[in-house]
Amino acid sequence: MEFDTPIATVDVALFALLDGGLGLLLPRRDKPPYEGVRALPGGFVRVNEDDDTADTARRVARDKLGMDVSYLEQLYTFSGRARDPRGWSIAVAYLGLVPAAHLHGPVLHDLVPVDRLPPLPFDHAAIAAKAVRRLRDKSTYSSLPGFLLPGEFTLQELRTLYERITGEALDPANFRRQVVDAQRLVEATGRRRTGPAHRPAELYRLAAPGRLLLRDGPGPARPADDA
Amino acid sequence: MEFDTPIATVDVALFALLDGGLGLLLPRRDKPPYEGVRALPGGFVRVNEDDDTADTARRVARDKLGMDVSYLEQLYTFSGRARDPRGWSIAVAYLGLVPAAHLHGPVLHDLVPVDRLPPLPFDHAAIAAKAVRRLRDKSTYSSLPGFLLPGEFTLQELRTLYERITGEALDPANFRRQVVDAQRLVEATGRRRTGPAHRPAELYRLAAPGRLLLRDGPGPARPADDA
DNA sequence: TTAATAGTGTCTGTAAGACAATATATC
DNA sequence: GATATATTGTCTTACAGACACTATTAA
Repeated sequence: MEFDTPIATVDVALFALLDGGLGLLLPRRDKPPYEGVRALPGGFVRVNEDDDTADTARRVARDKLGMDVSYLEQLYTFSGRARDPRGWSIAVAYLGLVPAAHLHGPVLHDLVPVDRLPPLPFDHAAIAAKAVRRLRDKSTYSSLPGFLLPGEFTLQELRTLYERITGEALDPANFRRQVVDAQRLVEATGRRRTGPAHRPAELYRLAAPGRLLLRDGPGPARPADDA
Repeated sequence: MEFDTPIATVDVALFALLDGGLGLLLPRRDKPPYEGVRALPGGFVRVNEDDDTADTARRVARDKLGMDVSYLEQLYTFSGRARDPRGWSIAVAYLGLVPAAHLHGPVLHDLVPVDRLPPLPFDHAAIAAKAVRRLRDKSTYSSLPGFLLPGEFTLQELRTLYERITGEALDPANFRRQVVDAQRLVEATGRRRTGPAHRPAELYRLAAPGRLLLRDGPGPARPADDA
């Protein structure tokens, strides 16, 4: 019976900002199959070590990043006979976000712009596509992109980020009202970013982690999508 | 290594209408653990038989219902050391809908009103709660509830159903415009339901299966949430 | 003082919801 | 014709988006 159980793995789509655009972490695999090929970080579930698959995802991400992700949510579960050459497999996929400012050295070379993804092994192209779409969709009605920025940021930085992710321009005035006044997604820190030759901008941080809504999404306002 | 692989199961939350309200299928388990206790239908993934976990879900649903579900989507994946007494387990949960009119005899006795659920084994209470919430949420902006009705229905039947599921009253005039004119979720069959002592209602059917949006939900209009 | 961006005020179009009015079947 | 629901018309209001205007800093 043990013999007939599917392989259980976890794959993580980790995003960070790369030159202002969205980057996906695709390190080269250090083991077969597909050794040396760029792929989503992943690994087997370790039943003696992990409490659940979210735990596996955090472990995998920490191993690759050298730090904890600032946001993690379950994306979708991919399964089937053909997706992994090792046999019938179940891959629970997660979506994670990290502020690029917190990353160091070699990891940065594994960040690939999401609109220039190389061919990927397994069904990682489908997983990556679903992750990008989820992130884009949620960006239109939540403060999710905030997790890609460091702790403090100006509204311009946040707005530009939304624009880069969703691909549509936003009016600075209306953006401010939505994010600060109407939805209270971010709150002023009281400090300001000074330097350039013009009026300095107030610095903001993400408000209570539970607040994610920007526009009205589906159903009542809830924290993340997680169980 | 085989020894250390988690158990892989699929659980299905199957909904059908019960006295106009929402009913969840909870048959009694015919095997240990929890033999004789009401629980979500579920089963092991059969690697020789199922192409993927959606296939497993369809097989499990068909076994219990004696028919195919009219709608199925992946809900969430539950995992961990403690949720199943048999050991570390991964349960891919699915949400399914069936028109009650298509159900026969004994199955109907396993339908339980969702607001009167008994205590459930494993973490099935959490799965059921998430399924109900997903269905309620999607009902506010999609034609999902249509899959709970038979092939043809009046707008009143559909509207009443939305009201029962979401718990809020809807204006018949505005509902019609949304569903028929604006979103084209349903289309007239040309036939009418006659009988009661008043103007007969036109009969409608769900429009192209891909159309699911009612109000603007998150992101662009897409078919179901599935991969 | 100027340049450049931060931030505020105000208008307009769209669409959801409230509600009145009309249509059409059976009895 | 009476009745009850189907269906259409019209108005109001909330709100997102467009855009003009004012504020404030460094050079």
